[in-house]
Amino acid sequence: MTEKSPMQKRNERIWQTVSDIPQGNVASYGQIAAIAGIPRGARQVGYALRQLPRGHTLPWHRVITSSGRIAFAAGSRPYKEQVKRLKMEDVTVQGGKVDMRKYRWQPDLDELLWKPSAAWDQR
DNA sequence: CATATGACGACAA
DNA sequence: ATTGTCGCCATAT
Repeated sequence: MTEKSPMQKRNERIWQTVSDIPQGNVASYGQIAAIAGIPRGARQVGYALRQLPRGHTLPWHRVITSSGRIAFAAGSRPYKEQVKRLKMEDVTVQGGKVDMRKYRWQPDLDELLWKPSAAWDQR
């Protein structure tokens, strides 16, 4: 079988984690990286999202910077799209920022273990 | 191999 | 609250 490159598997773990973010919540790039088992991999999360295949249904809009800011340049196309999608699920965005204290995803241990994305460790 | 570039993050002023 | 710097790490050139 064609072996998946480590980078491919990494992206898949990231995508899986992002798909676990509940509607109405947001997570930081670093948070996703940490949960996906990639310490200091915030930038890799951004890279992985940039590589999304066409036609995907991943909730990419729920990923923002640790300070609650939309990562895209204010006013840009993708920026507006993200704000639109967030408001769509009742996440307030003001001044290009989201209140992390209010919307930050806080998965409990049970959820982290239960999700198939937690099956990374098993070789 | 040397640099430059990011959908980042932490921290000092 | 803002802004600049530096650290990080996979890719691109």
